[in-house]
Amino acid sequence: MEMETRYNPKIVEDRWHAQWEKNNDFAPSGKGEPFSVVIPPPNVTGALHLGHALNDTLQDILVRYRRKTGRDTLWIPGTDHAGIATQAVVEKRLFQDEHKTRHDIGRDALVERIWKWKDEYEARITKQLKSLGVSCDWSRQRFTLDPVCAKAVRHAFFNLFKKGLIYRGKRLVNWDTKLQTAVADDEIYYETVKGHFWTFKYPLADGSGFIPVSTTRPETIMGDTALAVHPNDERYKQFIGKMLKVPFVNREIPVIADAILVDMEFGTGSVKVTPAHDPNDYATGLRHKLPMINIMNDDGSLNENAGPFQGMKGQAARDAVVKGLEDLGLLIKVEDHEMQVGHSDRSKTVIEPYLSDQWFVKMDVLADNAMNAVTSGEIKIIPERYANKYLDWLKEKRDWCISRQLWWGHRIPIWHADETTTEEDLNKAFAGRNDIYYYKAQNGIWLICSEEENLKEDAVAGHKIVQEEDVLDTWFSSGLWPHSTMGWPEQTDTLKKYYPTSVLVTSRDIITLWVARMVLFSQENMGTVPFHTVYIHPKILDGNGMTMSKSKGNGVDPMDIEKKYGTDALRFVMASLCTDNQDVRLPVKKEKQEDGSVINTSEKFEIGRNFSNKLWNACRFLFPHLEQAGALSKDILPMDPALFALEDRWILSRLNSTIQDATKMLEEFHFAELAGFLYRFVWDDVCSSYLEIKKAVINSETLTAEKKNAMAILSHVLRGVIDLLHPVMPFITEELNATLFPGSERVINSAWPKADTSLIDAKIEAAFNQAFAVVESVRGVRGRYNVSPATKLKAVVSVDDAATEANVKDCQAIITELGGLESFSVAVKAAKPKFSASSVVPGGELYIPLEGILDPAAEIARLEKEIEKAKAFAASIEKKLSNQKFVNGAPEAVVNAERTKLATQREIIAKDEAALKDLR
RNA sequence: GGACGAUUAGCUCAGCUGGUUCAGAGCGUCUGCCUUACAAGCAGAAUGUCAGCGGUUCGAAUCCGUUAUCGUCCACCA
Repeated sequence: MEMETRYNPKIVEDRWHAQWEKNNDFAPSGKGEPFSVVIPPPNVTGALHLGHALNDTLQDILVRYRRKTGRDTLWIPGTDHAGIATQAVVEKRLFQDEHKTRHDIGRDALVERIWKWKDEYEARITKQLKSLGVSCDWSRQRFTLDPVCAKAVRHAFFNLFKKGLIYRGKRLVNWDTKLQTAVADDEIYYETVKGHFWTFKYPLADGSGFIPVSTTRPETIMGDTALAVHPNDERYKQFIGKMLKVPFVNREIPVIADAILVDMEFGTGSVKVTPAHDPNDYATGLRHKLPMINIMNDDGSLNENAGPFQGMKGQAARDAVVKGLEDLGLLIKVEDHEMQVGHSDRSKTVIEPYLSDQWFVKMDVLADNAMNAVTSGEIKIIPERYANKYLDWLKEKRDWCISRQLWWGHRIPIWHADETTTEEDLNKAFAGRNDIYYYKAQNGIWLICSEEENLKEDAVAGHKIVQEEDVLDTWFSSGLWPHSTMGWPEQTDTLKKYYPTSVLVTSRDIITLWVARMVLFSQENMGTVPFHTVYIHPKILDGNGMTMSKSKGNGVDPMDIEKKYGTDALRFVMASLCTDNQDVRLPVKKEKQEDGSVINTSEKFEIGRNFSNKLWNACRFLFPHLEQAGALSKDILPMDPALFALEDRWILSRLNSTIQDATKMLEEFHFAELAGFLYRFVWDDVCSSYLEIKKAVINSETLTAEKKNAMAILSHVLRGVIDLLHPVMPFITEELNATLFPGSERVINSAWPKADTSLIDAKIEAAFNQAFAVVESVRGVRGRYNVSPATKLKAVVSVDDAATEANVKDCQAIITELGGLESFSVAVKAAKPKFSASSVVPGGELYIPLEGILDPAAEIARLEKEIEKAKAFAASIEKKLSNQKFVNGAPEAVVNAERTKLATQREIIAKDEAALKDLR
């Protein structure tokens, strides 16, 4: 068998996708302590982007790691119906393709179309996730709108309703006049809009004068129910309590005093109060028990309360009102004014504050509990700083508006009885039903909440009941995700075993919207928190610090990267980007593909590809030698410690340190450091150092005892590397394992390595590093004189004492092999050969004869430069040491370290000066 | 306006409890190599007022204050 000269991800990935699936490796083993994770469900709005790739790679790293440590691992996948976002996309498509609105085709037809969209995108998302190699248990895939989740939603709603934690009320909401639904605060973005500031006269009802008032929204005048002034404002004090007449509609409204709403210094110091169309005015209305007059229809046009302006909309209405004020002689002035205007994220239209009937969840107690979970430490948020965000948001305890006037979502399980329905009717109809609960609303109408999905219109004899049209906010169902995915409210085996989940991995922008909701719902429904650890990972931005998005055209498709660099490469780079930072920049560039298409990619991913290839080639190099040694087997070739050379002990020390480090980094969610440790171990320690040192031994044609032992050591090291790297790079590790150790257990299931700390030896690592310093000096000479690596050099090391001589002799193989030497000698105070280049090394000096090549002038220049540098360094240390405060104040070890440093610099100076003398 | 974060090599980022990991890594640049695993590679080299200012300290990239710039979130602008 021959291994290919380059790692070919495509073939390998296909093979292992199939193998894992065939062997059902992603399902829980049923053995060991449970470890469970629920995926943050991607929206079915569109395809996955790089942020998802990061999120899911990190989860998979954790899941694969835990699986290998013997935990009974379950990762539940799924997608989110993403109410408004998805409906908006489909409506937009409908309009583009057929010039129809949802009202043209009706609720059922629209919902049907959205399901089609969902099926398409869910399939695409699933394909992307699988392609990424994430080890979710696909047999348990959920969708927030599927029957299992729907049942959980109805049950949760029912319980909250019964407890009085859900209520219906008139509230000012953010109204999207295009989509004709309430939207959440976080679905709004603000844009600076150039507008005007109109000042006009508000006439007193008794005709005795007027009060000047300014507004940016004159069209709301007809909804005014008061005019507010500051109680301490001398200009207006006299008017407080008097009545004003609203222009156009001739209603009388009072002048009220309100210190909260009014800033005396601003504008005219008076504010018209329109409680039904402005949040601050709304609050003022509540404080003063003012009437709230809605002057708007669902589509944003003015209604019958707007008098002569009924039917007008937006700018036209505004212009007409201004014109009207002018005609009445009430307009005083118009100024330009810039303001921040809320726009709907989904429809891009201006948001209208709008008074309407909505459903709410009472937050006070729920929020308290959710805060306690974090303040008590029951839930740990990593990095810690994000806990503040969570707590600050919950602290406000704002009731949660859960109704949306959409068609795509969980329909609110409430039925409205007709006016003539009585309690007796309901008692009779629902006798003995504990899945039905009803109560009488303020308006005298009975509201029936049912866990049963399809309550019939005639369920109450002689009356008609009608289901609520509204659907629930998306976050209502995603808030149930950790337990709904496990089958709650049924007490399933899954729920009993795998709930609560072990860790939640998500990004910071949904800490409040999602994480907080899951916590409070879980506490309410399950009596416990949904997870004990929340890990917040950074957000990926492009090279200019902009968030990636389709509209900006700077998004990177994970599948493009997988195709170009390999999935393991993508995953490795995702992990190495994942520092403690809140944002990570990824410079993006456009690249034309062979088929003519243009993709967004990034050079950053080359690191991952190159790393895969490096590992691949190291194994390819060793393959025939392992075969010769009989190590190509699931059975372990035993090592003989009696034959260990320094480099053997060194690589085993490094391996075990790396096991220790990698394990720690995984436990602490330090993914970038994990990737760094593994990269350096494989590339620097194994490939650049160990393999190069052992090259002569490895390449020997006969299987010497030394070679056999090296193969035993290397197969041990490679097994370690394969296991350690598997969570990050699952495909290549499985492939290498199957190639090098045929018949052995798949890496996905093999045990996570345990560090043998007795093999970690700082002394050996120090000795090795000293040898390496000599090697670097030899290479430095080579570089200076452009001596080809093919040219073998002679080297002489002169050491200061016998002890150093012994140490250097121990490292002879290392120095000879890595330095590319044909001969090497070491002696105390060895003589410098003629025409030698020299280098100071720890404890001595290195001489390399270069007759015919040596350029004395260049050597002199180099030495002078080195001396100068050493002198400057020495001077700074001397200064430090002559400072009595430092010598007395600093710990002795620090002072001694400085003295050693000084001695080293002085030695370098002395040796270089001697070498200089020799050359002149 | 409030909260949080960032500012270190041309780029992307490490640098945790002040002192040998203290000024680092990868990419890029420059020099030389098709050395029998890897040119997706190997060996060298260059590159920094650690954003500015002030303070604490024997000693500051690191701690404190402050200024500037950038980012994110929250609140708000009649």
